[in-house]
Amino acid sequence: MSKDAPASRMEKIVSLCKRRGFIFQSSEIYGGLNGFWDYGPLGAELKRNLRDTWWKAMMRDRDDIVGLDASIIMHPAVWKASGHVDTFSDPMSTCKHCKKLVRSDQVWSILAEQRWVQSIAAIVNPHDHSFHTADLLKWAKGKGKELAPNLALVRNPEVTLVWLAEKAAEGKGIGDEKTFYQYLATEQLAATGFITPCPHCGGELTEPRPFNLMFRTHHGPIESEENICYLRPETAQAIFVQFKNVYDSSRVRLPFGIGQIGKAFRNEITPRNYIFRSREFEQMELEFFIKPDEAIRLLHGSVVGWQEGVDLSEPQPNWGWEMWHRYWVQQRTNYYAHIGLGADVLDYYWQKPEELAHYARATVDILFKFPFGTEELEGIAARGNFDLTQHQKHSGKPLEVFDEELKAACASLSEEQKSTLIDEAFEDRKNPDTPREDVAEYWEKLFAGNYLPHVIEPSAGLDRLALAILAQAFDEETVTDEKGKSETRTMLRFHPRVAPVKCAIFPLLKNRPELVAKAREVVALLRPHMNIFYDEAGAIGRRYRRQDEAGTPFGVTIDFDTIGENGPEKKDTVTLRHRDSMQQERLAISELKDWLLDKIA
RNA sequence: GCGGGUGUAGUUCAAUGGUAGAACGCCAGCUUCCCAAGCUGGACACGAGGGUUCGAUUCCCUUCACCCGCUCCA
Repeated sequence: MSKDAPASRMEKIVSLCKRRGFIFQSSEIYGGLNGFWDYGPLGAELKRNLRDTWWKAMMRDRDDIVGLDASIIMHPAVWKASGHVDTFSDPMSTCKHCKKLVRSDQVWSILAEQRWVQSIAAIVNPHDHSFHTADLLKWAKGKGKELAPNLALVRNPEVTLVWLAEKAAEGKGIGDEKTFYQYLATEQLAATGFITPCPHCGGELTEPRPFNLMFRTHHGPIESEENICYLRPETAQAIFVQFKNVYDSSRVRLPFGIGQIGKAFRNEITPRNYIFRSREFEQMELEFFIKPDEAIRLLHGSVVGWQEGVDLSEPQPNWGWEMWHRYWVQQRTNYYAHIGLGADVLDYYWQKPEELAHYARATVDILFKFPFGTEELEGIAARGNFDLTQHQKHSGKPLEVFDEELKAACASLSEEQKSTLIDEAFEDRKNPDTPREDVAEYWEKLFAGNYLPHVIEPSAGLDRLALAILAQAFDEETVTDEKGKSETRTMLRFHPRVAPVKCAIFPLLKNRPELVAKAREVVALLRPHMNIFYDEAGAIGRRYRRQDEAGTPFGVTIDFDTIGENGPEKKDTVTLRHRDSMQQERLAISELKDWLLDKIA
């Protein structure tokens, strides 16, 4: 934080959040704890409102999604099956030359993407480019790449070349840089004794050190290797693990979703940007299970895929995964608009095919324009049946659903037709190593009505959403009074739906018992229906401004008109003051409740 | 984890090798007929630990937290 520069927007937000009791540092009196935050009274209300809007939009307003509230600590095997035990312990190296931190498992893909030409030259021969490089240059030229010799830090260039040649002869990876380099990244490479160069400068890297992103603990009082368990790094896995129980107990049928809101924990290397990336955070995740496209085709003869301009408002039985994926992007966009995050503050990032995680078919990030940059608010991934497949395999428990309709639809297929379908599927297989028996087995199950659902996963961060709402709501304006004195009015322009306090009630003066009594009556009238705040301290203007900072959208003032002192016609009416415009209007007390409820519904 | 920067009331800032001031905010009372008015009174700070020193908020070391970069991504 610079002392000279004026406070940035972000600094102002942080300061306001502390001043008004939205967000505090965890354990602050002990100096705080990196990566952990507490929500104060207003923050707790805000977060609760956000949580409720999600739950309502996803569960209550629909009949095809059910809820789950799973434990944070689960069987450690869950995290082996999901891949987290492996992928969440990223070995990292630091470059001794440029000091940059590099994920060891990503070095080679970074090399491939950014510097592959130079790197490959470095691998082949650091000292003598004349012999091996010539072959390599030729080889590369055949692939349309001009190689240039560069820095090298390799012990056994000869082996590399042989190995490269061997891979090349097998046809593996050729013509596809990424695949090729993924081969390079395997243990085989390590076995040949190469030193991996820094992908940024070619310098020497330190030994990889493990960075385990999962919080570890033990179940049971005795700490041993046998009872290690983890705090969940995401809520999603519980949904997959409990998929069958939910399916068998809730009378839900595909397509349907299971939603969950809950805490997750990650030992982030560097928690940053206030509550944007913390070590303990709350997720709102939906797993929406759909029939695989193959089943759709068997049932409906064809699969509807996405194309520009198609109507996504009403789900159709013959939608393929692509349509469902787009559908959820739209649903989630509608949700954000509903709580005040419109198109002007959101952005989308469609991950490129080469960026996708191994399990994902497509991923869209919904981004918000935070003061510190445009960053992810929610990821919507089409995960195929990866997760259920993994859990079925690791647990040994069948997680398939039985689709009676599909079985019936397939009953009329002749053996010949079935065989043709299998042949086609075999031709289309993604992995060339898949044997025909596996394809046939899958399809035979399909014909019998059994399959693993595929899934679309909209996964949002609640804390991030709270920060986005705060950042979007934060506003300052210059107000000039009658005497020409101008000052800054700071406010949070929350949508009434998410505002922590919906309405503040003020007696115009606190030394007039009639005003105070009437104000308390109005409080009693409204309190059962919404979160309200009563304030009688100080001048009325001050009280308005206080509520501006708390983001309270409406203020109600009980004045002398209200108590009938200025004649009967205005009796039992109040001043209703709008936070955003500072405009006032006159409203009867009897109308107040419904007027407010309408605004926050 | 590495590199750079920063730590004084709630906030924004002062000052000082002899234990700290202000403004705004906050609390109480008075006052006040609609936008941080006024009067009176009040509470609240040197991030933590160690060292040097007669004496440390000030100098040194360590640590913690925050900000920026590497990294990560709900």
